[in-house]
Amino acid sequence: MVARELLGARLVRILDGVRLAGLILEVEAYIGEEDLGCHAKSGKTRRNAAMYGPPGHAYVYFTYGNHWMLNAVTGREGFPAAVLLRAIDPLEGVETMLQRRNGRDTLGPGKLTQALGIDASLNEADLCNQDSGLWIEAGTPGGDKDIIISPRVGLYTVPEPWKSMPWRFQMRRR
DNA sequence: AGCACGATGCTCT
DNA sequence: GAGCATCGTGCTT
Repeated sequence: MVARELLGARLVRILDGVRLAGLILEVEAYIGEEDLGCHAKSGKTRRNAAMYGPPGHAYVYFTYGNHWMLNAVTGREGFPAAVLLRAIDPLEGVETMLQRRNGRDTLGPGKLTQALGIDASLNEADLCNQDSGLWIEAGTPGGDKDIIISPRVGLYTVPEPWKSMPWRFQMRRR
């Protein structure tokens, strides 16, 4: 599954000419209109349109009045599927990220977007192209043994079996 | 046009 | 550990 491969990869962001990067530690998979936890559950809308686009691009959306979420689109064009990036371990530009986070950590989907300065302007950005200012580089292949698998977080009103699908993947921090 | 609520984070107890 | 901030989106009238 693509989600696992993203664990250990390096998320890179150029913000105001400064290179920021973090090791991807935690992700969640959202797959198709069948998946009632997925934003595409009721078809294509203006918000989730990016998920229907070509894979390798970003799907960025806003929630809870003040948080941006970053996803990597993984499904073939026309099939809505994405991986939510939930946590990173700062590697480059650590000071800048700390400052943007007010000294707090980057372990959380809304936290990492704040640290990296990610918002709607990066929706549909090409994550395989550095020109976008946001991309993903291959990381060190992590051993499968250190990966924690569990149900996705925050799906309070989502019916089973989707609510309990073990599509959350975490890597132990070094 | 109105309304309920969310793939969360922060603060205070 | 519980409560609230805060607003865009999608669904209902």
